[in-house]
Amino acid sequence: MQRTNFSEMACSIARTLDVIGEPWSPLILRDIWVGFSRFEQLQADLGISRKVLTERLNHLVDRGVLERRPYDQRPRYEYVLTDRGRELLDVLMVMVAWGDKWLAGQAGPPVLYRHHACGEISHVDLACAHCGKPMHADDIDILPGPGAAA
Amino acid sequence: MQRTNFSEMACSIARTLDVIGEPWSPLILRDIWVGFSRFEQLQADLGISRKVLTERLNHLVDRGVLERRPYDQRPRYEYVLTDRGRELLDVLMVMVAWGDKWLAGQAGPPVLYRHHACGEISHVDLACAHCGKPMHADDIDILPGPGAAA
DNA sequence: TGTTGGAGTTCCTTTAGGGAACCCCAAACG
DNA sequence: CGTTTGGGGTTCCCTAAAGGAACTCCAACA
Repeated sequence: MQRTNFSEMACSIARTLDVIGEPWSPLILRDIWVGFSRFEQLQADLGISRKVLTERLNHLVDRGVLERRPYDQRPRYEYVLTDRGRELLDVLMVMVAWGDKWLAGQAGPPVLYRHHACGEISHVDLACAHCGKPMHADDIDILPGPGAAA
Repeated sequence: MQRTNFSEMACSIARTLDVIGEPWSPLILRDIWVGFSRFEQLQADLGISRKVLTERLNHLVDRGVLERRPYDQRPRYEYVLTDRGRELLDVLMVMVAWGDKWLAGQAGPPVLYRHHACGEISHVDLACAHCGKPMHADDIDILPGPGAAA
């Protein structure tokens, strides 16, 4: 194997990278999120090579993030997010928050999020799933878990 | 250019991928986060090619995510996270939450987070930076922002 | 019977990752 | 004062993966 296989590492970051770490994969998920669900649409919107798009879609389906399903009697297929896939969008939303803050420059963010609950233009922040208070890298201790390597 | 340049796209996901989207980059940040700061340490811990490690470190320094600084009179350097870099760890923490949930299997998560504020073993969740309520992909409308493409 | 459009394959070129060997430099050692 | 050691990289070769254009297949439709 030429490119290192991350899936065997005892690290959830590495394992997640095995799913969405290849070039284009997060952008494919973004496109499907916003409504581009068919091969031709994705190819045209992203400008990705058809060969690579095929590989990425197959990989995402294999990993259970996308489902390929027919939408016509003719051999036509669309790609839809599974539950796993929809939860992966969390990763993208945090990338958006970071990119908006540090890379958007003068022009400002390319897209805005309006939060249904409060109606405001906003962005995501990280909170503790247990107590709800802010939870960032400096707010935690890292401990070995049950699945730690030997 | 052979691999497509994501940095020019009007998309904060694509721009963030230009910074940390190459193979190994998130794992390098993880390692620096947990205390591996020197070239030899990173190379040994990750098992990454020295050539690629050099390229990645230079790229991350160029993008302002890491700072390379001497730690000795001898030509010895360590890599430390900048503010930008520390905020990128948010992305990694969300990847951990997803990987722990969907990929850890029987063995359970390789590492655990203990939240300082509440003292509990927990993980991150996404909240609205404005109102504090949960904020996931289905809880928002996406609107064009000032930096949208023409 | 021919054309169209979606959904891929195939094939070729170029680049980037893997890996081993090599290099430079400033202590520290004998 | 010549040699070893260790950190921090370069260089080089080989293979795999990205880009891109052309080609294929198939079921409607004209």
